[in-house]
Amino acid sequence: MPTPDTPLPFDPIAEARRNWEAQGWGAVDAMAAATSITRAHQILLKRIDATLQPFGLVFSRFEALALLSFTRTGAMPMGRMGKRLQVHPTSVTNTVDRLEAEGLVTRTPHPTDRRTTLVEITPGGRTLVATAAAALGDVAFGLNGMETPGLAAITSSLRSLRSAAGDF
Amino acid sequence: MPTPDTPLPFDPIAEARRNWEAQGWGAVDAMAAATSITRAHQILLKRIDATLQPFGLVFSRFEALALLSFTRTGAMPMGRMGKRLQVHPTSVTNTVDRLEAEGLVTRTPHPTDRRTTLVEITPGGRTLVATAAAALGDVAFGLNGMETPGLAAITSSLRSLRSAAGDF
DNA sequence: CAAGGATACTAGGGCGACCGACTATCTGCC
DNA sequence: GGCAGATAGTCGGTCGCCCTAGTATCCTTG
Repeated sequence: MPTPDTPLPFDPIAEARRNWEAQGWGAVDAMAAATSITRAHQILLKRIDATLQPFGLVFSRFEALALLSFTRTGAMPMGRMGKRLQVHPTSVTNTVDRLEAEGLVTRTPHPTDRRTTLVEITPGGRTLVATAAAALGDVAFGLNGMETPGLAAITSSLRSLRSAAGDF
Repeated sequence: MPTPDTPLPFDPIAEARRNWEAQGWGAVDAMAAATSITRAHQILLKRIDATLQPFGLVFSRFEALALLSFTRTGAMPMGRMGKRLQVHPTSVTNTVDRLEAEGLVTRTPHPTDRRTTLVEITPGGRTLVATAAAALGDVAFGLNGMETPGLAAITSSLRSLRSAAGDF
């Protein structure tokens, strides 16, 4: 097995904290927080993508599909998607390319602005995203086993970071 | 500018939560937590890599270098690095390839086990990692502006997730 | 002391995200 | 009106990470 499934005999982040302090390197709390976020992201993404794999989706494509399904008309300009999903425009292009190849969305020209491209979710896309959402819900987005207070603590503790980064 | 620097007029995660609830899709708290982690990771990685860029490093390579600098001998088998950094063995190969090309580490055969390769940090690697660590400390790993309690809350709220994932 | 299985690393390929540069189009201002 | 600057999307390339598969080496077991 590639990545070990046998747990380490210690918390690697706590160990890093000790080493960091021993070296006299600063910002120990920030280091621990940043490393925790990195690792949590890695764990979650792996679980989420594994859950979505039977549907031919990955998290980023699922998010795009979900976003479209929330709109009144089922359509949205690409740039707007990028802003809402907070990813680079070229990532939107890539994501939409793949969704379109699967027949889950279509690209249509904007009626009045010839620069912008509207992305519209197809009926098949709607069906798939609902099924995939149920599957993700079943595994609690990879957070199975955590209770609501713990989940709220995560969301809450990261809100100020996102806010300070200018997200909203 | 590619990704917008003008903030959205609302918290996109709070908005997603509302939409999710309106659709009757479950696991709303987990969705919010998972999305928060994803976004936090994206913000941090961008800032950290920007800080490390003048040194020719990215976060993963910095982490590898720091890990080596913590050891008594300055050397460690590749597989051991992967376990400690919790990344795939092929990622270690890639990381070490680049560090070696920069002269920051060297590969040497293990004295008794001919399968394993020891990675050893060079004097130049030691100097660089110390400088880079100082730079990261200055910007608090991209978490500048957050106080210790907030940082501790992040680390603490993610610990059970990591533990449940079998990290330690 | 030979399998047979475990372990260590690497090669090749795929994916997502980013950046810089480019084209097309719109908009504001003189 | 016409031109400069802003905006929308895409193309090509880079990077990090993962997976599968493959080779080399060790170790256990009969």
